[in-house]
Amino acid sequence: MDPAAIQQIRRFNRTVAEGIGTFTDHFLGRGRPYGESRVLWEIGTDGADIRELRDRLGLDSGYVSRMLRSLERQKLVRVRVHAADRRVRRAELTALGRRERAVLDSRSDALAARILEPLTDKQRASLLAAVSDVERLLQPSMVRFAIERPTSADAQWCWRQYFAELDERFENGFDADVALPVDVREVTPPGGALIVARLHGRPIGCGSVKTPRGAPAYLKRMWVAREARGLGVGRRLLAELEGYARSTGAKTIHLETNRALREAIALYRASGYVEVPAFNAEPYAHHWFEKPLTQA
Amino acid sequence: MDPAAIQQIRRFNRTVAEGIGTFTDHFLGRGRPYGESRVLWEIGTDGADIRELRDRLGLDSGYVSRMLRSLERQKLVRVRVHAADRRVRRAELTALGRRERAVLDSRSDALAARILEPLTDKQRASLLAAVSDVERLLQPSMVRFAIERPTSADAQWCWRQYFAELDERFENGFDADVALPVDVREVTPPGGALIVARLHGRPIGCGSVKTPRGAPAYLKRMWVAREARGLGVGRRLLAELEGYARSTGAKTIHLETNRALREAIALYRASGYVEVPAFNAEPYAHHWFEKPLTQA
DNA sequence: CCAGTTCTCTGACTAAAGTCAGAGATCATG
DNA sequence: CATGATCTCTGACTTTAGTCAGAGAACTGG
Repeated sequence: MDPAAIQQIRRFNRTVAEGIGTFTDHFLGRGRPYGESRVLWEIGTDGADIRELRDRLGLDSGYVSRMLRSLERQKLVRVRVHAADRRVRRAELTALGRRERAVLDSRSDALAARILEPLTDKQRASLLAAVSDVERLLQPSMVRFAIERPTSADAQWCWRQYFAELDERFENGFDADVALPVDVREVTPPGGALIVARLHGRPIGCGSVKTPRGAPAYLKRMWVAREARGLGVGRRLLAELEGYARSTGAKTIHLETNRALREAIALYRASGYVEVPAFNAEPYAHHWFEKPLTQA
Repeated sequence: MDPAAIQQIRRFNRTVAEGIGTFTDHFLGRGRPYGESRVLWEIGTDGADIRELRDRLGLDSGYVSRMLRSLERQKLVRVRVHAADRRVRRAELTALGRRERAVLDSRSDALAARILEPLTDKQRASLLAAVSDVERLLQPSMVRFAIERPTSADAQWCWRQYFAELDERFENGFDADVALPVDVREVTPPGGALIVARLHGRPIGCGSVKTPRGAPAYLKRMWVAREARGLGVGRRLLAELEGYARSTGAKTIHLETNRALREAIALYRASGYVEVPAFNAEPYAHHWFEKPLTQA
């Protein structure tokens, strides 16, 4: 890759890290550990389930629990049991907590304002345009792929989105009960895997692969959210799934698909899949594809 | 300020912070505390004085000392006394340290490459253009002003730059021994102040003000580095100096200047200074200005 | 209804990061 | 050449951040 381009990106990283540093200091500067501020912020005005907090902040369960106790002692937060599931607890801000959060909010505003303040109107407009370009073009590099349990809430959500889209796009609709079933065990290691693509922590796509021993790997239910298309997520998701299949020793991967899914078919062809005769009786399928998995 | 603009900048901050976070993790992931990595990095291939490290990293003297001991134990760093001043110590990388630093370097490169990698050539070009716009337009907000001792190395450097520029621009050159002298005490609180403007830690301008009790404040030796002009540094430096003078109770501020310094004169006029009769015998001056300091 | 899972919490740790108060060597200056 | 300032270092701390194991309550699916 072009070394000058890399240097420029590195300079940008450094510059922005410096700016962000002052943001962090700012956020901090409330006589409260940064961790607690983050939790306070993340709870939001509507409250949040504790498991959600843990997840979004990527923190240990015991650690979050302790921070919540501390915030409770400061009368900023109230924790109560979840109405529907009494194992789960929900954190909510007290009136005082809400005020504290508003202070953090206005500090973020103040920092942003400090960036804009010394600029002329014209410069401001250029900055906003450039900033939105950078954000858009940074997105592809911020997509993360990870194997997840197919029973997780997000994986289930992806599958629902996927089914809804098939139902909309197939000429005669789609009913998951009619299609060949996918057993949870078949897409959980070592039987296979389900990979979720995320942007800023939110799922934007998923795909799964079954890896039966001594048989071709079998790609299932690949989906990319509409708003995330054009970022190359599909291509990379496919590569991740193939990589997993390859790691289990699979020599070939195959899949079936419906003729309505034109972009998917184009992606498969571009990725080296070739059409083969039907290898199963999936009622919704019109095309069957196969690709050899060369060991890297 | 436009709330939408502020929200956009905040979103940008958040997005980039997420990216920077992965950078930090990357940097870290060497079985070594982040602090030590930073020190290792900052020493650089040419070595660095310890006081310089402390300064650039903003760390406690004891803390840095301990980290250096640890890096010495790991045979990455060698500390020896400074040739010219035996109080000062200089840290240098060993061959092993240099190799370690090269690893950090290549990790930074890899991160930058990961940002560029999923983009098409056209997108890459747009990103680089946008990134350079953002950097340029972020600069004004990253300038920091601070009162410093006029005896500090950076303050002295600024004065030398200033004198050199005057010598170049005045029709008959400039000799600091001929001009009215500035005593160190007169521009050190409480007698006055010297303010240094910095960008990324490097000095890019300075200015000073004498604040004799019961007399007008007196602005001296204001200078902005050529490469930092057009960022509004002069205007802000002037405002900082006036602010200091105001804080000491001064009711008026005055200054003299040479006709060759056209931008400076324009700045003074734009900032509310009006020309007055000569109030001293500065041999290099052609204009004398004065401005009332209204209490904010 | 029971076995396994999920969720939160507590106790007992560790490591990293940073602060503070001197001590001792060295230098600059009147 | 005494005085004060500068620089680095050590010892003695504290706080923050985070990990790990396991207990107990609540839920879920067969």
